[in-house]
Amino acid sequence: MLVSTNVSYNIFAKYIEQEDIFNDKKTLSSSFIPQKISHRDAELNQMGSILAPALKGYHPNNIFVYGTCGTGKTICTKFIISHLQEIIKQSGKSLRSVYINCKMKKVADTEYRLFAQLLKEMGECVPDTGLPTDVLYRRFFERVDSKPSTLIIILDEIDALVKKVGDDFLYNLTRINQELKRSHITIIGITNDLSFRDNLDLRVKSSLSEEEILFKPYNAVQLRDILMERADGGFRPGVVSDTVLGKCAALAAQEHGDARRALDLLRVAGELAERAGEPSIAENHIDMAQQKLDMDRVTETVRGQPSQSQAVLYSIIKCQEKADNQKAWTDKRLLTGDVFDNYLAVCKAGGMKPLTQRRISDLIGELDMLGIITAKVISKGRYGRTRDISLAVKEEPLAKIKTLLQERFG
DNA sequence: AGTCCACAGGAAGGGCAGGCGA
DNA sequence: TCGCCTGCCCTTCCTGTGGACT
Repeated sequence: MLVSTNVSYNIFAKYIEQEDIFNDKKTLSSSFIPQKISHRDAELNQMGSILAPALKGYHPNNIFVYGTCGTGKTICTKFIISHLQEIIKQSGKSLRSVYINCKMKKVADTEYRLFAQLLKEMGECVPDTGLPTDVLYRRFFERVDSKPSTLIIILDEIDALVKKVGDDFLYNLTRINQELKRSHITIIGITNDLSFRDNLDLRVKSSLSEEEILFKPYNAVQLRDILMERADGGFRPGVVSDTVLGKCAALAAQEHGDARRALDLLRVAGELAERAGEPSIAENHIDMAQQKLDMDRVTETVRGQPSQSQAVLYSIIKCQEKADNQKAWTDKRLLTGDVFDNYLAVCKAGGMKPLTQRRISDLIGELDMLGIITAKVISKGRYGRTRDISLAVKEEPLAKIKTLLQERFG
């Protein structure tokens, strides 16, 4: 007992004595909403002007917000809604808002779950399955119309939901709006897909009557400004140098001006510096943070996959190794057939019941969507049409994934 | 120009688990 | 308890595809 106390003391002693380099860590989180949002004045003004009719109790138009990852779409939307709510509250009127991330599995990836989630966010108790969808529609309608107000529904990653369940729910939401007597609904759809609107049904497009706002990627200078503001609140003075901020900004600017990535880099670099007992962040901490972020993203994604997907990925890794080692293998391309044959062997060795080739084809597509592999449809002439498959992860995360999968199937 | 291959990918439906209401 | 509803994962069946080969 005494020994264990001594060990605990030895382990944690240096951390107790060590000076904290963070001031307020949540400031460095990408979900933190700051008092001021830099380099997005035009977009905020545009959004504000579209939503302004809500101040007088009128129905604002629906909005579609476009832009690549980390361009500030979500944060600006939340920022403007919270300000609008504050002003409306002062005037004694009511404005409700619901934020839903449609990409979250088991949250809003089906029409049923979307309406269940909307009702839950509005304080209703709804089971995860079991009720007919039209019952949910009716409950939602009654809830919205229970008191005179404006309801703003923010659907983040709306393209993911439309891709999965179609655009009927958008049409239904606009139809509900026409039947409401005391309230109205405004939809704000946020998407990375610039061609999202083009793929909507004509009937949906005309019923939406929406306005569009485009968020352009940040450049390195703008990212540096954003990081500087966040670092001011997030770290103690003297912890972050201009060089470090510049490097973070430059790396994130290479990744399509992704502010989320820039913040993650800075935060993780801070954590690594703190763990190493350093009083400030050095450039090598940024490099290490970049590696760690890549590694964590990939391994966590793989870990979260169902076992059949993992088996397919393991088969791809094995096939790739075989292709790399065999000199006689002149065409080093991995095809769906090769992967499926290897997958059958993996299943046999692991005592798993194999799925059909049709299903494996879908799983390969899903792994491609996750960015773990790339699978391009090619035609080999009279030798058929197939997919050219290759691994899309770097060496270090790949080694970690391989170890992980070997423990499971090896 | 027609044939052929090895799939891709859409559609339909089966089986299962789970919730609700009578 | 039972019937009805849902989502999810999967199979089966089918048509379509694009470029090498004949």
